[in-house]
Amino acid sequence: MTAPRVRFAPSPTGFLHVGSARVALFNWMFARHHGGTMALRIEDTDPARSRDELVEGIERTLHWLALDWDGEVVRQSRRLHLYREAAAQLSAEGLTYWCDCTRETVIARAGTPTAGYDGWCRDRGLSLGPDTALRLRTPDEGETVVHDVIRGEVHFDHASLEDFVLVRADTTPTFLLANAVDDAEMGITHVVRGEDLLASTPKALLVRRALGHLDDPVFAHLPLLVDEQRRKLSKRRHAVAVEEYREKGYLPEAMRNYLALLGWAPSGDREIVPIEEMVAEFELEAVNKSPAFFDRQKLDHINAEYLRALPVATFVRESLPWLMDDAPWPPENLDPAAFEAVAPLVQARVRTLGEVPQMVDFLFLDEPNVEEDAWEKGVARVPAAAAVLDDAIAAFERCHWDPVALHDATLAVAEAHGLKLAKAQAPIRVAVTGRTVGPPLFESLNVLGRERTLERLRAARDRLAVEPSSPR
RNA sequence: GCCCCCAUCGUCUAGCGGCCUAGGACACCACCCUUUCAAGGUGGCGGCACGGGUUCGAAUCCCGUUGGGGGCGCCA
Repeated sequence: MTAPRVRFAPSPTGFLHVGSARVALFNWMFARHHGGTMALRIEDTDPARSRDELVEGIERTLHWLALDWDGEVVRQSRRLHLYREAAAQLSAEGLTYWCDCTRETVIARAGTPTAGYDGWCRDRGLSLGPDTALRLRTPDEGETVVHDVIRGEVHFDHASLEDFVLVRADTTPTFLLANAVDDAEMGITHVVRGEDLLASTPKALLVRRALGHLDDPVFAHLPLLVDEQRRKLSKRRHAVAVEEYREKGYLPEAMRNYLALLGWAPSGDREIVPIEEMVAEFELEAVNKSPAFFDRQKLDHINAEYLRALPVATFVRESLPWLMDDAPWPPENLDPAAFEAVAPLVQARVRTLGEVPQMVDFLFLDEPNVEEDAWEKGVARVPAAAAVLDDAIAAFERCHWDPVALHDATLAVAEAHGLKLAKAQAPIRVAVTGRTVGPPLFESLNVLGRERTLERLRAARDRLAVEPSSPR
């Protein structure tokens, strides 16, 4: 195959949709695999969508995912003259006609809002006017065949294609015109996009051929990403902005890896695979036909795997933003050295970087944020809690301050009360960290320090004196 | 209403006529490990939508049924 040229062509909506990100990824992997190029084209022919800030979000997110493109970003809003020329050519050849039907009159005639245009103005001989749109006169007979490497040959009877609009009454081109013109003009060899565009493909082909481009590109319509109800992922109903996942602490490598698994699979029983290996193996022919559910739990799992694979120093560096911005403690309380000390323990326990603060908040909060459920479960309902706390305070006042000594001291307290170590550490953990779960206790206490630990144990003891244990 | 696509465990997938007693992963359950929670280990649960063909042989090929989805805009 000669070097293929593909394009990722999103319409600007303000952010990059996970579905779009996957389309970009598949285009990118295909181009890189074959030593081809990928263009980034912004489909902003609709004036309402051609604002710069809507485009910046897309570029930023692609950069974050490390999906690079070749050449300058192509903006359809800057190429309107090309579409105007194309429309003029088609019009001059008598392949189009002007139409002044409104959406309302079309619906009124059809009796349903989704029956397609009925060709009302085909032979009315209208000319360009303030309220006229230009429509393509589609063939009445024959068919258009779309060659799709994923789906095979898809046939569309021309009789079922309505005369669609190429140029709006406000003189701006529609997607169907601009898309066909650009794919031809930019030398696109492979069109890789979502399956929702399959039905519009014969229309694009009709425009393209009418313009004199008789070499069809190869198509590949990727299966859609769907929700648990198996409906197409939508902006309205779901968290679909890639940026949102970034903010929650997902790594770009993990997101990219997960997205690649939706509709495709690397060889062997492998799922966590470096991007270079994916690129080396990727083939459009191997992409699945059926829709894929975007599964947050699986994404979480893959993200956790990537997080654990990070060198500790990298994990620390990546975690910092989550510890500094919007953290629940005063900024000046953050002690990087303290975090570094527990980082390896935290790293093995989080699925996203967004979960890091809650794992270490006890180190930086002036007083632990004691969750009520945790107090109930770990202290209030434990009959020996008061005694355990008293003994722990006594033991911690004098023992060596290191994890092993703390472990031994706590074990001695547990045994004195006939408790397992796990049971005895519960009241201590809740008193000191406010939670029933978290990093290993003795390492946590070690980093927290003797004074603060004792302070918190005494505070819990005082509270217990006022609210005695009440086992149920 | 019309056009089109799809169909392997709950989910993502492997499978491209015999290697399938259908493999892996997530989720779930149990046990082990254990300093809570994770991680890790072991095991378990669970699937070729249905009906016809074709073939010595079908998850794999063909047809139909059913089910699900997408599209039919002067959005893209």
